[in-house]
Amino acid sequence: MLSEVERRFRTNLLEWGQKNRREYPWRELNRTLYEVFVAEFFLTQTPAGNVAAVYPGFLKQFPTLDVIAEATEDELVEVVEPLGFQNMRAAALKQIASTHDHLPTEPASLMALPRVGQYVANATLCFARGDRLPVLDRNVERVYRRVFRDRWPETEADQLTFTQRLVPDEARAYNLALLDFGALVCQSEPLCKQCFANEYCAYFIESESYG
DNA sequence: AATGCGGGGGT
DNA sequence: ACCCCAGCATT
Repeated sequence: MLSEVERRFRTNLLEWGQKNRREYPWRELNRTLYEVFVAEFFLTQTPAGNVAAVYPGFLKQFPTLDVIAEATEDELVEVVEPLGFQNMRAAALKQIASTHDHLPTEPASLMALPRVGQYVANATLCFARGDRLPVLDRNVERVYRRVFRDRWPETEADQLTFTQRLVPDEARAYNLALLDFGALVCQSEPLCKQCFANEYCAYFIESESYG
């Protein structure tokens, strides 16, 4: 059961996303699970522009997991270096490729891979396959905390449950819009004047009442 | 749930 | 040099 505000937010966000979605190579249609995974794996703690710079070259040199399995860790480090965290990332990718022919499609199985947590697992499956999973990073958390304030739970498990209810069948469009909205509008310094939610967002209403 | 970690980015 | 930080790992 969604509240009135929850339904409005979801609808408004989807509409906003249609016009404001950012284009990235890893968001192109028909990307494989592996291709989306590589992007999300790189995007943690790394600006999208940096990832965009190395992404095509990486996929060209390492088009599949078994190519990674055949490569040396140094070769991986070399390509991934501009992103930072190159040693950790190369080691994790090498370990994943040496134990898997293909990536699992269950969130828990993905999370069992080294350096793969809740965010990367859910984002990968949602964006590659449209799975109806909650995608929750710090930006998204900030958005929800502002809009829903009191109803936004404290513990991570409850936050995932809360978010899960809001994700519609168009999960991919919704979660992509959510990430872009957090990056473009509901930033640390939010642009409330241009925000579609400023009639019901708890944060904006409070800021208004304090003038 | 709390803490630690490796390391990028900004000041 | 310093502090802040996101996401994952570990306890």
